[in-house]
Amino acid sequence: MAAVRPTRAVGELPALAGAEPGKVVLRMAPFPSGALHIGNARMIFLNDYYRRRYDGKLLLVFDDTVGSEEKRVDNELFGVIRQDLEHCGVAVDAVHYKSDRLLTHYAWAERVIALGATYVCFCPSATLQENRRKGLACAERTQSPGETLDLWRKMLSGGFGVGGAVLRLKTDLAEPDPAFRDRVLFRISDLDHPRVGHKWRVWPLLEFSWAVDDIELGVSHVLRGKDLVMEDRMQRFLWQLLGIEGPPFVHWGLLRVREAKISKSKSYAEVKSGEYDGWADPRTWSLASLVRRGILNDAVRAFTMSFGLSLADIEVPAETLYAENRTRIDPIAKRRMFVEDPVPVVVDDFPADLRTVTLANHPERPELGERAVAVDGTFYLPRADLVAHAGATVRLKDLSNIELPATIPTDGVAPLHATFAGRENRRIPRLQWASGDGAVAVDLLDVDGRHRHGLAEPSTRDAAPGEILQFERVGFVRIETDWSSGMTPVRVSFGHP
RNA sequence: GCUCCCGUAGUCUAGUCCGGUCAAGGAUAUCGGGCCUUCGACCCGACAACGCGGGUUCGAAUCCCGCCGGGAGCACCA
Repeated sequence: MAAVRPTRAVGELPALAGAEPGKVVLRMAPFPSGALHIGNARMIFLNDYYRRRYDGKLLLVFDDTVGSEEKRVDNELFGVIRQDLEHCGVAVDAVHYKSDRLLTHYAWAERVIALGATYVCFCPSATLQENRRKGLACAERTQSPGETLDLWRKMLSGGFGVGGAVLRLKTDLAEPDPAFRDRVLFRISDLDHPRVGHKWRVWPLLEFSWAVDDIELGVSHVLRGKDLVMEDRMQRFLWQLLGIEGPPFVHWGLLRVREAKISKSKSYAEVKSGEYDGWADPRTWSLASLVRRGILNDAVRAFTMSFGLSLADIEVPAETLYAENRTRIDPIAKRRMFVEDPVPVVVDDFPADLRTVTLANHPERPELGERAVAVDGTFYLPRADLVAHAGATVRLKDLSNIELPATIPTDGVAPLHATFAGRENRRIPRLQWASGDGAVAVDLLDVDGRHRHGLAEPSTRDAAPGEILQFERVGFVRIETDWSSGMTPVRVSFGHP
């Protein structure tokens, strides 16, 4: 019997600075413009890891400020993301929405305004950027706090149009990183927000909103990807201004899965247009799509955690994830024979006593049972195998040997004829087969979105929706959850070899 | 260009903070062998790395300096 191999022990990650059990508060901050994907898994599992380790709390804070024309909030995604998290086995202690917290942000804005640390700038964005690059001050930089406050209130009350005014923070204009010079804190947008509509016109930018919310929500440690390191600096700058000691930041590098060309905007467009089969389409590489493919959450977690908190940007082949999954599902997946691009082959003198064979569901685990397969002398065989072994003697796996005809047509479904060649188990190529008697149609959704069609043995219909099977010599597949047992074709999603 | 980050085998990663126990461990891939009526699993074995150059030291993957290489950010996005 195949022992279920213990999963590789994940080494302890570094401790969180100053973390005390029971007092750790973490937060995840997805922007609701797409389903969570394999690249987000690191954020999820790392946060969850430390939450568990320190018996802390984990908040889900939707970072749903209004975004931009290119980066829109989509109402549907709030639910999708929460479901994704559920699938990951990650429960959150509370859910917050940035879009509900604007009044708090405004209140903090007045605090920094009162400090004289800001000004309302009227430069068009191009001018602003040019001045920033040159290290030049805009005329409004000399505003008094009182003037700024008046202008700020005018912004809030609709006194300026979109792009007409922004609230900027005074940093050092000689700051070596131009990106850091006099950052914009608030801007005006009248994009329709799917949750709050036009309730707000003045929206905070990410770093200001987090400088506020990380404090207001009592976050003890900020765990985020290293693409946001500059935002750390901004948050610290603001905290220092206000005399606040904020939480420490922890980062990790970018993780890419080689085979997964993830583009949230492309996925979004394809899902919305119906080109993709929803957010669980395998081409999105969403967490839901991995579930659909029979890739266990536990495998994704182990895969993700194996990279630790490394700051290097890495690209890992999907095979590594598959290997992680394989050790988990190989012991539980029942074996079935699947024939792609089937060609009927009549074995003329097939012996009468081989009319039924009983096969084990799993080669090493008898407790998974067995199934009987009826055989009538006509077989469906994979065309690719027939072509590869034309004229040779091959073995129908678990059954008998046959001699194939010398030539195999490259298309068409006219039955071919083969001859029986004994039943002794010889070391010759083994082919999957489906008996003409009761073969069931299978629709296999591949990772690239293509549907592959073939025939499988009858028992495939007995599978439960969501069950993981191994199509021998093809790979692991998962029965689609919206498929009902017994229906044909049997609809499956390809997992990996 | 500017700012920041990173450089351990094909790909990831442990070790680097507090130099010796690291002639560098693990995973995955690859190759060979075994076993099994799967090209899957399992077992055994092999291959394979501290970016380069200086310095400090009895001793450096670990500390210092320089270089080279890679990545990310540089939005009135998140």
